Amino acid sequence: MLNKVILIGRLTRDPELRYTSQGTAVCNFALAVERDYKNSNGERDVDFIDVTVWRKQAETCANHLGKGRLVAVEGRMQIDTWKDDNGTNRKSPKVVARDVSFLDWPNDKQGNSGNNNQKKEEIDVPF
Amino acid sequence: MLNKVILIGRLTRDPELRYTSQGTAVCNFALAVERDYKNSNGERDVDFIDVTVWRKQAETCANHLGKGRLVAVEGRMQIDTWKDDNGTNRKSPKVVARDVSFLDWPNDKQGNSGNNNQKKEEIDVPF
Amino acid sequence: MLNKVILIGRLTRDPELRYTSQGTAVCNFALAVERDYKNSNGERDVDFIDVTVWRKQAETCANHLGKGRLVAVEGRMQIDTWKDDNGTNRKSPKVVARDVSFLDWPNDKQGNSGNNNQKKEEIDVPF
Amino acid sequence: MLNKVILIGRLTRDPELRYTSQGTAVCNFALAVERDYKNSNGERDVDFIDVTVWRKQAETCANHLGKGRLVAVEGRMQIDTWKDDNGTNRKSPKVVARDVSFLDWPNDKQGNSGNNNQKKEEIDVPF
DNA sequence: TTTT
DNA sequence: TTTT
Repeated sequence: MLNKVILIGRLTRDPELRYTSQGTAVCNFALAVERDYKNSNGERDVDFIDVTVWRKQAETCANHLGKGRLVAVEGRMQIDTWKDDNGTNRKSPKVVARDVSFLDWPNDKQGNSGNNNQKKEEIDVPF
Repeated sequence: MLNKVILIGRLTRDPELRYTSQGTAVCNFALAVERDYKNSNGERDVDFIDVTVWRKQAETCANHLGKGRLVAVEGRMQIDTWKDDNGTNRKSPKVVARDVSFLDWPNDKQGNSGNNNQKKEEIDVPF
Repeated sequence: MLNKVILIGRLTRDPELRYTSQGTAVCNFALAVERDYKNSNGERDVDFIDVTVWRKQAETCANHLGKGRLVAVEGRMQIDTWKDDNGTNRKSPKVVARDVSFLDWPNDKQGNSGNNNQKKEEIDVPF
Repeated sequence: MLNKVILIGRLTRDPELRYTSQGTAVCNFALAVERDYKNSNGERDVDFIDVTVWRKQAETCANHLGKGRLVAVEGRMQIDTWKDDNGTNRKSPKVVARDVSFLDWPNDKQGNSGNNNQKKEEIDVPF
């Protein structure tokens, strides 16, 4: 009924852009997310989390992001499961993003990966 | 730098309580989280997500929750990775919970799984 | 760059539905959100938070919600400010909802307030 | 039952540190949070939101943050209400922070405002 | 102004 | 497989 994930981290590599057979854009990248607290070795553990972005935002991410960039991702947690060739159950966890915000961008380019026009009606509403 | 997950769903089975060799309580259960939107077959897809709760909250969950109960979980996404006997990389995703709220509880028992005393100082602060 | 609010609480009264002069539906209600921890009097403090929902979801909320109902709201925090007749600055805080989920609904009606069709393309994507 | 706010924004001024009569540290600052989408004038609206941090994190914020710094805040929405001298009801909304992460910090100082030792037990747990 |  |  609610499945919400918010991550802030850095891209571990350049994003990959692909298209489905129906022509829908999909962008994949992985985020390195440092834990807030140091472990018993005095180091910060890091979670590496795969992220998938669809459609227009996929193209925006592919065009503007690169390895090492700092982003905030809002989305939902999804765990794809399948049986591999050995017949063992495998899990492929990822975050399917609804919004990606660029956090270390020069000021005049600042923004998110969304369509600037799609929420226009809401903004105009005087109520 | 931020890794935040919020889930609302129902337990797929009774929670399991274990203790580490140091005596720390740990409770595991899985949540069924329905998607908001129906798929092309007119059904709601369901995400099944493993949840781990530590210490005092682990015991509270084990004592009060059961299969089918509705809860809200706040925590972080963690993906444990290891090589299995075939030498293939395996992933074990879960949510490590910081708070669990019971949502379908009779009124006089309502609350979360935390220690009711631990935040007392904050509440008393007159500022 | 990110402004995200997630509330779970009960409606303090029936929702009110209005329309802007352009015909856009807007629904207002207030939520009672109990704190997880008891205060020094042994009671749970309650936050009362106004919520605004726009468009199609506004009508769904108005049609299906009522006083006392349990919902989850995802949205953003907005603080409208203005000068009143005495010339003093006044603040009107609220949550502008992006999604409202009904949590205490009979199972066959379960769901959220959104348009079940609008995300169809994403669901069909085979990637 | 759940009241969760996550903000990413920049401090509009230097943080202020105070102490309650019991000696508890409390730090106040305001965040400017840009909306993702431009309004009908082609500008990005900005939400200005007051933030309060308590105890050890208050001192860390006061010591390390300043006007213009980029932070992520996780906390809860709180609306204090009172009657002013004219007898009118006034509202004072803010976010009471549970965690503050510094996002534009040189690498060797990176981290959050929390106590690095307080979660040590969890990290050591071998389970 | 406030919900179970 | 991993970022600063």
